[in-house]
Amino acid sequence: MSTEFGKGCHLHLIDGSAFIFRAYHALPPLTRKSDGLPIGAVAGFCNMLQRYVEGNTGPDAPTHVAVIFDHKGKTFRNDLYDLYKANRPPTPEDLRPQFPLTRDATRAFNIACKEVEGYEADDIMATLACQARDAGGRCTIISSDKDLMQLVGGGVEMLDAMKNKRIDRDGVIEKFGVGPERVVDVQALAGDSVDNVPGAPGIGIKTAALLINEYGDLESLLDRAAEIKQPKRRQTLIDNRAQIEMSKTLVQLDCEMQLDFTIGDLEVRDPEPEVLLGFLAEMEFRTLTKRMADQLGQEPPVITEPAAVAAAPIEAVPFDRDAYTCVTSAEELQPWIDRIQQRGWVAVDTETTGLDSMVVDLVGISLCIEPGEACYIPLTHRAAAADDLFGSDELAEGQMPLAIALEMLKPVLQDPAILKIGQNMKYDAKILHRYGVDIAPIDDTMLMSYALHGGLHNHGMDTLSDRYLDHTPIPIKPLLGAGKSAITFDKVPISDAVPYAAEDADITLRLWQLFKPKLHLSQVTTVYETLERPLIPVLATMEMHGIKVDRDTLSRMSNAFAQKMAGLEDEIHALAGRPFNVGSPKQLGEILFDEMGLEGGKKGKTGAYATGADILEDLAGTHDLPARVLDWRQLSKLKSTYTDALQDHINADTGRVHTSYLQTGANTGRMASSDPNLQNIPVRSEEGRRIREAFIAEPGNVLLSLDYSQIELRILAHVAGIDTLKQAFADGLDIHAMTASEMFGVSMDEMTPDIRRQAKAINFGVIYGISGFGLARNLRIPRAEAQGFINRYFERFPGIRTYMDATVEFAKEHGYVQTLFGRRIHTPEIAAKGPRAGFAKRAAINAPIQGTAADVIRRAMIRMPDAIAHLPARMLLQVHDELLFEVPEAAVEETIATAKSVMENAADPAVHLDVKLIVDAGRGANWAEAH
DNA sequence: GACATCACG
DNA sequence: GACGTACGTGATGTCC
Repeated sequence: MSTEFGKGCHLHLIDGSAFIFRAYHALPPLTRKSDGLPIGAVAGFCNMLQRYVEGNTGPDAPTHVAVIFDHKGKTFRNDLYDLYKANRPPTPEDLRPQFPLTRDATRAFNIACKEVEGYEADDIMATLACQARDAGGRCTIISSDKDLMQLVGGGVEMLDAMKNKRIDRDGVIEKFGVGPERVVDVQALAGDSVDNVPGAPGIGIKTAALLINEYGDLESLLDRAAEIKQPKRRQTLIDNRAQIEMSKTLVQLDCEMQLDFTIGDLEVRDPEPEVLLGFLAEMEFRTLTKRMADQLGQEPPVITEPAAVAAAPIEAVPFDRDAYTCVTSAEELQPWIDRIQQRGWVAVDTETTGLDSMVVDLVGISLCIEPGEACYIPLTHRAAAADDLFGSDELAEGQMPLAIALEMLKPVLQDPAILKIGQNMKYDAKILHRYGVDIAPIDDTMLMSYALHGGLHNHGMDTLSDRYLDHTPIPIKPLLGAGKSAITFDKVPISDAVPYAAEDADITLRLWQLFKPKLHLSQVTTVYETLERPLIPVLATMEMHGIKVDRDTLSRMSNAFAQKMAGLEDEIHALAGRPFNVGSPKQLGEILFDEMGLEGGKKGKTGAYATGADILEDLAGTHDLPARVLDWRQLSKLKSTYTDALQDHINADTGRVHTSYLQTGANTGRMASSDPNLQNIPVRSEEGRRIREAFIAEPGNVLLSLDYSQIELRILAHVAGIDTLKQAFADGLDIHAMTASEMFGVSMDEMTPDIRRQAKAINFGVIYGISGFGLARNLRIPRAEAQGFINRYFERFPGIRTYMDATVEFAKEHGYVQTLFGRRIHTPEIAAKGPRAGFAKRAAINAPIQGTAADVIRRAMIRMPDAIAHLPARMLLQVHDELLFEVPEAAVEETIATAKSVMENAADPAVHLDVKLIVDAGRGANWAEAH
């Protein structure tokens, strides 16, 4: 949303850095109780914002507001004078981690938050103040920094928030002895010891004002310096002319910065109570949370008291498999429960009869409270049978009844004051849910590692234990066996199960102790707490709902495909002159290139002929056989992967298919779906799309598909700051046609589908880290021509080049890139030599775009359950930029409106995108119709 | 278990 | 100047 700024409007600019430093020095070094994160400055900052917001009433209230921060690192003034601000004391160590939190705080108050690399906050405020004045509006700069006084006048004033004193033209004259327009002249002469601006030695503000008033301005003074009567003063000005002129450029603020936003974007917005209170509670500001809740008329969220601080250092306790306890009775379990309640947290792991959490049975539970102290509670292990062929239905000796164990553990597992720690908690949560336990609150070491180490390695327990605990866990293979003779965990003897299961909980607890403090050191606490952890229950619910799949439809299709394939196979064999396995690329290659002598060489390290679709398509013009093979392959894929395999995934109890989402599946922040993968159900080909007819809604319901339109290109337009693209999206243009029009000089009316198609390929190529070769292959055009397209694209949209170069540079410097929401994707290969460098570069360019899009839909998914709680709608699937719902017909319209709004506003308030997100909706009795 | 292929965003 | 290249996934069948 953005409104025009003009007459009658009033812009407030808050000097964020001044707020931070004042807050930091005004308060004792407070730390967050739960983890020791320093938060004193953030607390003071929030208090100041709260008081500011509270006092914003009456005729003087702002219509627009922003908090302006200094961007970290050097500014253009350092290029002018390398000693600029060189004698500033270094930033205190405990203040550093608080800088990003003050940005978070600002956004939590729903106030615009701006900073620009290479510039100081003062320049941004100067530019905005000038813009506000030129537009005929008012501007109040909330700061007492004298460097800003040059801006006063013509509707611009300053406000010293501490003294609640307005500074107008008279105030400036009082301070500098000259009007605002001559302040820089005085500063250039007087210098500034704080900012290390040299000025003229021996001349202070008083003398400077005297001189400027006498000679009119600095230039005249310097030109006529010889006329000065006092000899010392005269000599100083003559000797130091260059230094004085340089000082003026240092203190002169830049009123003409190019900003990627307008004042209109800074419109005052009310805080969203949920977001603001959530942030304050996360910071554990008890008093402020309450005060703010009162002010907003909301119930304050509960901030749990953290339990006593963690125990022995991790290295101090060696792993000891013999030290683990087997809990066999209620009497033995009770002391563990007592200790968990004292401690306030526990690592939990469940053992089950398999991997399909919708089907398998609970076999046992392990717990760990302190490193090295873990227990396993066997519950449904089977007794070894005499013949040992089929096992026994009898429970093994030495186990407490499942019902009793659950009855005792349930209060602990559901206790809001006890944190349950797990590795891949979604799995355990789903299992426990089937036994009537809704586990919460939780932490998940797998997701912590994903937030910390995304891109470096996978996040399975074995990997993490090896890497971070220097300990190889007991392998499961020897216990279960492999292949046909594999057994399920309930058949494992309890004596073998105890060390294995208890060790998993032990490892999980140790990883948690290690990762928890690392989260905020790496500044990914927010990612973990707002993008990862809250998604667990959302995904668990979606997976448990599943989607209805009609077996008969699939079965009919399968038969039809089989028939067609048989026909094609005969044709292919006839064309080849002999029968062969059409499904074997090796045999096909030999037929095509050796026996039939078609053009096209060997490829790949294995020496086999490449027979991919692109190659066969090229050959299809010369011969019928490759064309038939392409048809056959398409059918074969559809039949084996979809119509056949999908049927095996229909749950016998629910009649639905329950996929499993792997939250840590993709390095970019995307999720992966497996068993079955429901993120790659065919849609591009007409025949393939019919598979989706088998995905249906329950009677009386419809499937609802909501998908983001061009989300990655929109994000690219935002992050690379491409005004033409932003405008095109704002105008609702066909973005590929617009690109074509810009690049090829074709007007939109003269657009042909082919030109548009080429532009579309380029747009996608850009997102992927374009190369001439890649584009040439994709468009099947000469490489030089493709390179020409790319060059023209970069000429037309120079910001894209800049973005790409800057991203790669960032990756080289930091070893990671990040999304707009702070997710870090590590790029360990970025320094590699040879072709691997190319891969790493393109991945680094793509990751922030793909990752930001992934973060956006995650935020939407996390908010969705509450948003649609009043509706009979259920969220079923996520396909990267699409959410699929099942909803009774009567509630369709309201569900569309609600869910669409959640999705379109998902970036707010954490990130304000310059480009609106648009969501398209479709509905139908099945997925083919809905999409 | 590696490889090739192909389904999706 | 040459290198090989679109980004991110999962499932299937062949072949060793």
